[in-house]
Amino acid sequence: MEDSAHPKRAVTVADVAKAAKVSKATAARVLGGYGVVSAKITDQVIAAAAALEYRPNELARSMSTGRSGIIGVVVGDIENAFFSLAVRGISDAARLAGFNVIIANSGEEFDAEKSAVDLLIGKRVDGLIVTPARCDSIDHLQHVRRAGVPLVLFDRAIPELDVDAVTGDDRDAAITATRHLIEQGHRRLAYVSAMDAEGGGFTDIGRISNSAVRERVEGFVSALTEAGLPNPLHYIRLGATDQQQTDGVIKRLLSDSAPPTALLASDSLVGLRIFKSLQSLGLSIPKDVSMISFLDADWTSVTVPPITIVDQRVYEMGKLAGERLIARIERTPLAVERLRVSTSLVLRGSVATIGR
Amino acid sequence: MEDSAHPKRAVTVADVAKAAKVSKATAARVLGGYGVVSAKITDQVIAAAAALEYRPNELARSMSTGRSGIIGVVVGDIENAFFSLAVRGISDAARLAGFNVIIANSGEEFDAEKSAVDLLIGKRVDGLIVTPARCDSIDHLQHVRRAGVPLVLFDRAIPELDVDAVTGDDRDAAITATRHLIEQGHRRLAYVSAMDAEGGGFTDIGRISNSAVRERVEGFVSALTEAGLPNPLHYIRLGATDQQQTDGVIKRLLSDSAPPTALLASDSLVGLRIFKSLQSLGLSIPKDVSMISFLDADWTSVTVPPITIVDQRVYEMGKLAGERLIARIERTPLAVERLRVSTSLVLRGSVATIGR
DNA sequence: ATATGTTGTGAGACCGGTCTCTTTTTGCTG
DNA sequence: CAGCAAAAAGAGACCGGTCTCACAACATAT
Repeated sequence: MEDSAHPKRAVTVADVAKAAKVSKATAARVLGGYGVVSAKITDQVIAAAAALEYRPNELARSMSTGRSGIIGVVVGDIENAFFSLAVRGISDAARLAGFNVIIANSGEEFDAEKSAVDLLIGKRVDGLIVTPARCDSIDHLQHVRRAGVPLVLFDRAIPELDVDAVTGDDRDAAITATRHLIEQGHRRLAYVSAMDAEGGGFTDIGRISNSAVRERVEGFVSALTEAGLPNPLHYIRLGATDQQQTDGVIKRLLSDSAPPTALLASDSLVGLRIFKSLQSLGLSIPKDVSMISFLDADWTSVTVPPITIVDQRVYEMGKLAGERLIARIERTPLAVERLRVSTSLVLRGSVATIGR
Repeated sequence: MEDSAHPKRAVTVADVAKAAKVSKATAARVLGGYGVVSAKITDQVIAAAAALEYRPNELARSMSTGRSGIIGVVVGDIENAFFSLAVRGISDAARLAGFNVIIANSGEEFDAEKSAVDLLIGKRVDGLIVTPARCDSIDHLQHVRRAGVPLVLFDRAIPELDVDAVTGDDRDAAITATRHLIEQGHRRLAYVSAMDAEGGGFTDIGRISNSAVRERVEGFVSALTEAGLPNPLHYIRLGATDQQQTDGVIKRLLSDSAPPTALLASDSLVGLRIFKSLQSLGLSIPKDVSMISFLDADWTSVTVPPITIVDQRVYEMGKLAGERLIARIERTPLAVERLRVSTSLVLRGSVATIGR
């Protein structure tokens, strides 16, 4: 009862010092684990601290040491399996090195990302991992660098920024997936992404502000071109942001005079939406339409048929990003790099062989 | 280049004050947005701050105000869709109230949970949301309360603790699901959970240390009892912690002399594993075995047949927990409560009607 | 004109740690 | 037992904000 009445000012080193009958400095040395203190006094202080239930104020500690022991992570959407797995990888790497993680959600919105970054800098995080929502606006990230806070980009690279980035091998992954479809006899291939369509239609690959998506599209196009297929841009669609939008995109795609026979989904959320769209249209996979999705998400292995996917090894990506950031924080001398985590195509049952 | 050479000590209020030719106190008033300052001086200070790219040190701010503006969340496993959705709800509630969220993973391990709680308290979070891994060890949580930090339990309640808890209506949910199975003619029903089996076998409901699971089991048993079915504990299985364990559990369950005809999965991860087990055993749902899972996870709606589930409305649970915690932080006078978020049974295709 | 109040600004204590510098104690050697 | 170095303990500045209090300047009341 008297808990709430008595807000009970937290126990400080000074309190412990008094109880142990030593100076504040000595108590601090014991409690902070630095300097030299005799065994006898150490015991006294520890006993006093235990009796008083002393808990160090990390805030104060961070303030004088200048290190907070936490790394900030700004992701697009924790609810997305891609990011939650990545966060797990980052957390594991962080914990191993004695760091903690503070997570902020940008919802893939630039302004939210910006204020999240500002806030984390304000909290004096020791380092920052960011999934930039747009690769064309880099002021806030440049600011991070000027503030002297180590930064690692995740999933998307920004070459102009001269900073480490951990990504998948998106271009190659898309090429591999696309080639596979072509080898199976497909000639009309569509690529579907959730990127916001600027002005409604697809205009120019170079203008896709998300580098991961851009590189996948480039890979897709290059594989089509290499196979001598005409009009590689014709079936590229953006804007599959929710189920309704996706339904529309898919319906329009398939009512083309020459509809695509295979779909490549830019991520597992889009993949799931496409799957549901096809289901609601009464189409069968792979008989009516083939598909490949990115990410080995839960749902992809329990559908009928199970979905052929590009395995992105997101956990490793996250772990690598975490490790890289920590190396930076610890001032390990390293060249700025783009680290690519290789992917692999996992063949399951969603691609039909046709035309043979 | 000179970025890294010049670690560039951060700009402080004192720097801004000097540049604006005012006292530190005045600059602080402008920058901190408190007290009264004339318009003219305000402009001067703001201009100086902008020129110097001043960023407040939130650490220092927190130290003097005693409020950090962050709430700590300790979850079992962010990778689990249940928790990532909950975190989203919590984050949204927090952001709305101007708080930020710091997340720690316990991996459902008690020691990890304990140290995470300690750490967050050390970071002087303004409040804490915890998913207690065990409802029988409460020392560390009692410590939170003694430290005067508001606490809200999530998903699991601990009556002895006299603290707010936001949970599902687990007992009712289990009853509803079980009754549904009974109504469809099932007489031998199994309940499968991922809880660690203490000593291998299932002994006593009261000893299940996770209150959510315990209440679900209680509901399950009570529905069976109410229907006059014999031996309600006979098909309760714990320990479905990974795919291999689950395969074993399911295989043993179905090779019983009188095997169950329906399975109730304690959460969506177990549900998925059960689904895969059944698949690998070549059994068809619902013809050979019926099943119901908790949580409207992605995978449950795209299987054949889609899975009948208990919809837990986790986002709402998270949001509610966040709001409740914030109310506590802001000292809103409220009675300690257990808030139950109601669930509903979503009928899909994984339950067969038999014996009629 | 003097008393009273209001408003804006400055000086400096404070939060709870760390850490440098000084002083005291201890132990060893000649 | 003096002499000295090394080890242990203490005193107090500092980190970068907030915030209380003192004071100055000016407006209003008497």
